[in-house]
Amino acid sequence: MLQDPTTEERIIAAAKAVFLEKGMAGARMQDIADRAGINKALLHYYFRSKDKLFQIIFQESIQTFLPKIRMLMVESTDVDQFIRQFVPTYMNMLRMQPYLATFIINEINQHPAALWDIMKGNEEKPFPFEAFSSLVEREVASGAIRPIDPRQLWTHMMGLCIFPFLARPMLSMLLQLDAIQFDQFLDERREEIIHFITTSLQP
Amino acid sequence: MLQDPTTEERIIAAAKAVFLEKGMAGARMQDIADRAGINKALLHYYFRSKDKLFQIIFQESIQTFLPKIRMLMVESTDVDQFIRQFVPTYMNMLRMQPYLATFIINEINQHPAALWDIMKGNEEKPFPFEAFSSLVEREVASGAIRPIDPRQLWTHMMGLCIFPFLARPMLSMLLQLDAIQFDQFLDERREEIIHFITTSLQP
DNA sequence: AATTGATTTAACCATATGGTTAATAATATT
DNA sequence: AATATTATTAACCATATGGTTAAATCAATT
Repeated sequence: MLQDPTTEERIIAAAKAVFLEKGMAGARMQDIADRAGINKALLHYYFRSKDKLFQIIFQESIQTFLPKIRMLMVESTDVDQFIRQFVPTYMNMLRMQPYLATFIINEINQHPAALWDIMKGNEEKPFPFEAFSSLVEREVASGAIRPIDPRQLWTHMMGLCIFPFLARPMLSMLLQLDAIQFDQFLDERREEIIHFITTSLQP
Repeated sequence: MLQDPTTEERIIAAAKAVFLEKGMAGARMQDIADRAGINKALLHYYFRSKDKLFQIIFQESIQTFLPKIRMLMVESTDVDQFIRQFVPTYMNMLRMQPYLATFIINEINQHPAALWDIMKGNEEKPFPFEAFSSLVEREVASGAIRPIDPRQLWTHMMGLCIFPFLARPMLSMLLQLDAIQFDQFLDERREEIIHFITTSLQP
């Protein structure tokens, strides 16, 4: 079905794996080369430097989720619907790329400018928070939900969804969950979060 | 008032600053030495290796917050009280050491065994989750709060409190908050989280 | 003052790591 | 088939980095 991946594709895949797992500081070009089954020189032949390669992976990683959030923000017509779409979409994505959240957050912490570059690179606003914000404010005004700062609500949602992925090893130790149990914990968590948020928003 | 710090103390302080900010992989022994105002050789004279020094900082960091959680878990008599104590205690601590959460979570992700070592090193259970667990279950049974999995509730609390510190640069960019505004956001967040959780727990 | 032991430093060392070069193999072009 | 272009490699190079050594300085002890 799928073509054999080109060398460039193999490098990107390898780089993604290594960078996401180890971060910029911990990643080694030799590791990436090994994983791609090539020579280190060839790695530099395709991507001039570690930094260049990193930029690409970082950008791609952010593009994995920002567009989805953007779409939900722009297209949602009410808060309840937004939550019911956001939570499972987001958690399923993180489920498939468990290192994604940790990677992005860490690298933004180390080089805050990197995110800014991406944001301004795009033509349309990649993160139209105002859409979400006015949605919430409208429903607060109409009495559909209790008064709440949209920024706080947004942070609630992000935190509830992302945290278990960021802190997975810690949580699975503290709660004494093996891999299977933890996956089940995450499964149950989707509904629990939706219930948790919507309940708390009742006026 | 305070004695001049000893060389050893200066090293520990410097190491804490550098490790917390850059992580094990990103930290440089030379940086630590510079920050402590000493020679790199002296650094190794006091603490044999980077690894040894790291262990100490890591352990100390965990001891910053685990005992507090432990105390709250053991001493709390009802869920509402626990929440009202936990949230501000925890957030104030993170406020004073903004890199703490990121550091601990990252290093546990990179070397999960490290936490385990600390846990078994202690005599009494450093994290008596059962105390919290049975507290919640009791109140669920008595109808004081709605049915909820204690592990989920615990993860809610952690996530809501910690996430803004983990993702601070990202959030302050997305929400367009400068340093002062972000601090105020955190201030408001304490009450908001307590309200958010207690509301959602109403039966 | 002389001696001893702890503290501190300058100068090194070995290895890891990002990156380069020059030659070779493979592929496309004429 | 000959030639040019692209892809790939082995062998290097320069620097960064964790760590060591031997000498010097300082502080206590006799």
